[in-house]
Amino acid sequence: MNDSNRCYHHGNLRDALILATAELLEESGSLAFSITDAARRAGVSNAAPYRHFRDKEDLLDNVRDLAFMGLHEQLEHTRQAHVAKAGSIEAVTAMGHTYLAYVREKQAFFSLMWEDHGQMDSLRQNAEHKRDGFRLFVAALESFFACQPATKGGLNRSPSAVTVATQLWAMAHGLATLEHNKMLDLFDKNASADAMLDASTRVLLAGWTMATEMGT
Amino acid sequence: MNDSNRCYHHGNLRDALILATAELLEESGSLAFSITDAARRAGVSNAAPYRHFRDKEDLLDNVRDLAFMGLHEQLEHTRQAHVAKAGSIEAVTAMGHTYLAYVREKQAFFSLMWEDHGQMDSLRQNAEHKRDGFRLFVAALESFFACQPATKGGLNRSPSAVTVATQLWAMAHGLATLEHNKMLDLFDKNASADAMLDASTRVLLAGWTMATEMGT
DNA sequence: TTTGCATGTTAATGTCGTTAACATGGCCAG
DNA sequence: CTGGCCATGTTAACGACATTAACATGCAAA
Repeated sequence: MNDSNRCYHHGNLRDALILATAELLEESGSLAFSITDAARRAGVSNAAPYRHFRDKEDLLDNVRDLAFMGLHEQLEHTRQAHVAKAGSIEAVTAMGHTYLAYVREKQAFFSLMWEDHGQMDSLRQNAEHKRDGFRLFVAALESFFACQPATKGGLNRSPSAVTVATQLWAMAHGLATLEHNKMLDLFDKNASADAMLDASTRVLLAGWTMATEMGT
Repeated sequence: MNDSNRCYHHGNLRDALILATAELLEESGSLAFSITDAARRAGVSNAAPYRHFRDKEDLLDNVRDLAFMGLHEQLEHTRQAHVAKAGSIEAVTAMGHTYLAYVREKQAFFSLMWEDHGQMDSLRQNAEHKRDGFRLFVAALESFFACQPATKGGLNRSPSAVTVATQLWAMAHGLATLEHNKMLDLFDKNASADAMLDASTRVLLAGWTMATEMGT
């Protein structure tokens, strides 16, 4: 009843539809897809999806969850790969590079994650998974700040890890967006999102720790 | 033939459709719109738009142009408002704040500008207008660097204005995106995109001029 | 075994993008 | 002035799709 799946009842149609949709999005490279196509790919009729999803947006919400979970997974890999040098600048920049790599590899996911969800109903649905990826950024920054030597100024006046994590996430996302829209090389043919992320991250971190030291 | 417009021939349907679409987008706050609606609002039949636009995407491309032109206009206002203190940090941060204000006021335009354009045909179409807004960012940074006192290190080793402008644009866009998706206050209820933009811009500019001085 | 409920199927409806065939009327050639 | 050309609009029709209703199937519990 759980593994064989060629009879009248599919067995695991819900997941199959989510997967099929994810594949369709990635293959077409855009958000254009039809429930009909997803159903066809899953081997069922066009009305079957409505037994598992309220409507198209509901299905897309679940694919979006998948996208955010995939991002979280990649970030978690990166985090674990840097436990040895947790707190180093490299451990921080690596998270940003992972973000860039992920949205480069999963372009349709990138569009889906930040697309205009018609209504904001889905926000609560996806919030948990969005938070998860973000949390790893924050953790990386907390480690970094914790490992900074408590220099002259008081470290308690440093900006919160959340603040800096938000800024780095924003920078990574912004660079990814510019690259995705082929706007990165409008004025500089050699512009590289990774190089800019690396440079700006170092400046931001250096700037913040310095501001802490100088009390500004 | 040019100003009266209530007979069989509309007189200026093309612009009317672009405007009608822009209104529909802003009113619904999302990208969901139908050519039928736009035509109805312009007072013509559903097939009339096809005399002026190849298809729906073509019409959207023109609205996108409008959106980017609007952004450019706002940035130009800001630039002119700061000619007196061109080169100051305020003149730079003001550009970022203008970006944030614009996408806050025109949420549907924001979605439209960065939406996943099905095919990339439109890229060349919109590239010019995208470049225009960007150019003002670059100009602000060029002024800033030009006004920095040529301190110890060689100013010629400073990052190009294009590079820093790109990073600031990315930061502004990233923060706008997080705010748009209500993710800014996931971990910090008092988080403010403007405050973060202001802080990070100062750090980035200070960091770059300092890096120049120290030769790193 | 029987029956209920989850899960699928087919058929039908309405919206919409798009095209084809036809209509109108401003403008230019005579 | 006048007749016809061509840009611009209109109506009608087609096909793709989202969505729903009515019906079918088969696993699982009684």
